[in-house]
Amino acid sequence: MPSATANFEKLAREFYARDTIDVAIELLGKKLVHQIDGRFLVGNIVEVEAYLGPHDRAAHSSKGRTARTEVMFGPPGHAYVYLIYGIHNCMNVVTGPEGHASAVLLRAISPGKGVVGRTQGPGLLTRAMHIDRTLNGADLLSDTFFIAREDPGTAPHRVVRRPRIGVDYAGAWSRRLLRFYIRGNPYVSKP
DNA sequence: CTCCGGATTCGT
DNA sequence: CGAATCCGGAGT
Repeated sequence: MPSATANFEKLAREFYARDTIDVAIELLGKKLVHQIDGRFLVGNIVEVEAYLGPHDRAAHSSKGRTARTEVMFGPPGHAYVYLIYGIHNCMNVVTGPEGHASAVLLRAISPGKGVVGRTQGPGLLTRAMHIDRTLNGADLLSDTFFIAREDPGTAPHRVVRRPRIGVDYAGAWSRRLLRFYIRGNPYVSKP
């Protein structure tokens, strides 16, 4: 049974400690919540990508266990936040059993409570949610940064599967259908 | 130490 | 299509 924080039904550790593709698909529709300066920012997850572990050539953990990738090798339910192109932050959720080094990249949200600005893309998502590298390694079972269940009665959605974006260097792995998004949602980055 | 390129975004 | 802008990881 999930714990409640300010009416949010926070996802439990066990949710994250499962098969990465299952977690990725089930994250669609969930609420990303960040409490900052006493105010809640909420975004509804509409697009994600799965990174399956060191054998996945597109995953950062395929470079081995380094200072940067350490969080990916840690326990599930923690945030892996890194800087890309010197400008943008990207947020992942660590999945699977500890040491599996798999994660789900959050690529887009639809804006909810308190969220201002564009959110369709991993860098735009983190900016709108005020997520940066100070949150790298943060436990998503905290009371200020977590993911929660969708509201009861939320309409069901269809899931679209596509190749991941921006990983052409990964050979055959770049063609795997590991990007998932909610069909027809206007906040998906590249429909 | 230097060098290269990136799970992106924006402006031309 | 190229610039922005910084740092991790690899090579010398």
